[in-house]
Amino acid sequence: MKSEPSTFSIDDLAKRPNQSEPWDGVRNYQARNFMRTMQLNDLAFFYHSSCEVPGIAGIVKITKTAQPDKTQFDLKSDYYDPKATPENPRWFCVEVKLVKKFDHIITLETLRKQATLKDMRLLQRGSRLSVMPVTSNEWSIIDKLIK
DNA sequence: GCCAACGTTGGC
DNA sequence: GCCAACGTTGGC
Repeated sequence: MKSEPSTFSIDDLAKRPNQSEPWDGVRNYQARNFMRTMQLNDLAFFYHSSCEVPGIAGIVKITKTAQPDKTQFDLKSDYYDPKATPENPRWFCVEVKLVKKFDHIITLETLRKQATLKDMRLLQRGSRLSVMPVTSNEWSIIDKLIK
């Protein structure tokens, strides 16, 4: 799950009550669909994008499954969607809770150096989905990179 | 700031 | 349903 740290970083998550936060603002159908497949207690990597050192900053857990994203109904929100109604919501979000903040970012550069990760979706050319799946094999490879 | 790679929109 | 124009993402 990607976030721009200037908007919402892993440190911001750490400061939230219960270290939990709804992952709102996703406005891409594919990313939304992936979120809807997430189940309670699923784990995800928290990825920092569009920043000085892009990479994985830590691990989060899904503490609420997908429910309507409130920001789509909020006129004042950047994520407001005039085509969405409470009766017929268009966008959904899960709630995530911080599990672990890494001592060091696992950088995009490091990920790219792993030959075993070359097929990982995140690393594919033109890949820019903000929510995307990680295989269990990829997960264990990345898990071993944590220091 | 640049730009490749997408995704979305809207006229036809 | 096609596709040009436009907007967005995100690494560099």
